[in-house]
Amino acid sequence: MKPTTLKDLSRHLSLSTSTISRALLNHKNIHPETRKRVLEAAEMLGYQPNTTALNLRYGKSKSIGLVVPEMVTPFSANVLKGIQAFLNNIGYKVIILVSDESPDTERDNLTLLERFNVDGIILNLCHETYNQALYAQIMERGTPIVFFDRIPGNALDVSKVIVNDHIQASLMAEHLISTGCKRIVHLMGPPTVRNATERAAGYQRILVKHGIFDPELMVKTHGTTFGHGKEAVKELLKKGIAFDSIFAFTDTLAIGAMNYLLEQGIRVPEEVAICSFSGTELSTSVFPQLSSVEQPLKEMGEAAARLLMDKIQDSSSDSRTLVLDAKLIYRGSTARGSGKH
Amino acid sequence: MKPTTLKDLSRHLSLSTSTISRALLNHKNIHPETRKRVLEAAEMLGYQPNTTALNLRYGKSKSIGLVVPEMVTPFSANVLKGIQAFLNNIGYKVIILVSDESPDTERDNLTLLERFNVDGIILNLCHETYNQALYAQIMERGTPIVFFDRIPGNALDVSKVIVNDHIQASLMAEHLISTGCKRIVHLMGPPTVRNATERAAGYQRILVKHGIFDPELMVKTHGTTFGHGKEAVKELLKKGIAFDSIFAFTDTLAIGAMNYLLEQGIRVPEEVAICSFSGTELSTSVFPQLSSVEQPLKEMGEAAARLLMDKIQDSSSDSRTLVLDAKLIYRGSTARGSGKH
DNA sequence: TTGTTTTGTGGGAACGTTCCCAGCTCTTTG
DNA sequence: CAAAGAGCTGGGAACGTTCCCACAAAACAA
Repeated sequence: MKPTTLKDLSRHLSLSTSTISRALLNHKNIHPETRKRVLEAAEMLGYQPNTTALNLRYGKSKSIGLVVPEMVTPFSANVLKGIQAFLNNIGYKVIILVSDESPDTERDNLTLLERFNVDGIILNLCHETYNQALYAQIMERGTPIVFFDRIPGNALDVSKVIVNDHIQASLMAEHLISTGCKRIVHLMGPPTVRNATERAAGYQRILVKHGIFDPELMVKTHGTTFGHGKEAVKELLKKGIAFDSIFAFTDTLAIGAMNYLLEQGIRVPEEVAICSFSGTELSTSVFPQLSSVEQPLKEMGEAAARLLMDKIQDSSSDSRTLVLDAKLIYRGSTARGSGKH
Repeated sequence: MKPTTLKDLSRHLSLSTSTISRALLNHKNIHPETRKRVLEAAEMLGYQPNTTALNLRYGKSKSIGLVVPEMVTPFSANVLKGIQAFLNNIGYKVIILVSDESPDTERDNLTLLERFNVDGIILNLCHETYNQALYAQIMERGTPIVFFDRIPGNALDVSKVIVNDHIQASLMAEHLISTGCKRIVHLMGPPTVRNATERAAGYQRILVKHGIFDPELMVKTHGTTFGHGKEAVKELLKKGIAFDSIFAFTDTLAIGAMNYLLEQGIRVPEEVAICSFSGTELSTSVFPQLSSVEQPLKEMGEAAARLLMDKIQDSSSDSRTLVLDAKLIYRGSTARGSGKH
């Protein structure tokens, strides 16, 4: 029942463990005949190298942590896929922890990962500055961190992978305008995450350019749940602020907003067009389906994993920032007869 | 930069590693004064025990695997939370792998976990029988497996945690009938997963009891995605089979079906009421919100983790089956004036 | 032939812990 | 007052690997 070890093979073949090891690892200086015998015996006894022993020997845990703000959306699951596609192949395990949009929980998650002795961490943060000092400490202590999606301020010299939020947000605003929208709300999400301000900036630039920017339509939310989206729109309606479309920071905000509108009997997209920034299956799970900026989530994960491995293999290697291309997908939620003709 | 080890402390305090170890673990036979000195030095030098070394010593990897069929739904994420709530506290890491509803991928995932030397596996399977032999082999080789949600046939003596599918499905059918529904479709999901047949049986029992069972309304789907739900309903409409409500095996099937109906201009719940079996945030992310049987997912995870630890600590301990209580939640998708008055 | 290189093998330290055992000193006991 | 016990400490094996080193035998060079 106990798994076979090198020593078992050693006893069984009357060879030293050194020889066995060399044969198995296909090192030089091993007689072909001996090698064959060892391989056969290993096969027969079902020998599997003990990874824990290897980890101790090499001073690695062969595991990395992934810390994400939420998991009600399949966003993180898609990123995870990319990470695993790259890391599982080379024997790395990934341990995922969810912060529930709370910087304190994020803190707990990070210290837990440190206790787990992970070789590195991939992080999508909750709050741009709150835990910045902790990130620095962890890296100081020798565990590299790579960021994606929501990244920390420039003060921290780290590798990261993002999408071009500004441009994509601009393009989405242009799209709404091209369908005839004039009063475009932006649900911008909390200003404590960089992407929120980036996307808002893109939106604002285009609206200003078209001379239809109105600060009243730029609404900050405290979070990014369905509930936050709903509350924001409820507030707008209560205040009597007119709007003909909504561009939301995330799928969840957009959907929360949309469902409240539908509940109130307001038609989408006829009366209010809606779109968002994301890239998850959620945007196609509602009716009408959401137009959105789709991010290449799997590639994002893969890139982050690659950057992390660079740091793990050579801790003094330069930090790099990867900017991936997102693409706009137009769906039912913004499909109305073009406003211009 | 290198982390402090026992040996470092030993050198620093001119004490043997044995004594240091005893002091740290608070064993008997240690002088209070020595203990204090050791603790202080450990604190000062930032000593953290090396988990890999401990794992080697104790012959464990202190990690378990979680294999789930899908992650587009927050179902698995919720279960994961329960598992982690229990396991992270006692120093266990959990590695999650997704099978994408493919038994072959599930196979790969399981063998990967075995290579990772996990101490145990928690599994929500894709297909009731396909990998049954593999499960047996893995357990034979010493890695316990605990099942939840979708469980294997009775041939396998394993611990598992489920909900009372039959009863809950019956109650949901009764609910639909009480709102006046007479032509109730059941989207039953693939018959290769036990819950599908369980829930279908509950549904059928009630409809037969009320004399409104029609085999035409019992439709098997090949999978459980949005797409499968949509296709099933499309087919029903094409065949001209009349129905006034749908009870779906999962949120995803229900939503896929609902969105197609809405797309066709059919009103929900006025013309067709819809409900499902699940317990995820997905059911409240659509409009109208879905009535559904909500499973206690976090508790499910916690229970599975507990059962797994029992097996890990004593591999000969008896297998147990836990049946948890789900509860019905009525929402907009079935809210129409009661049919009886 | 003798010296040098190549080829193959075994011994054993090292990774960072725990824990058994031996041994020392000091107190208690009959 | 010797014997027994309690309190405390150190030595070192063990967990399962890899890999450096030493060494023997064979192959090659001169």
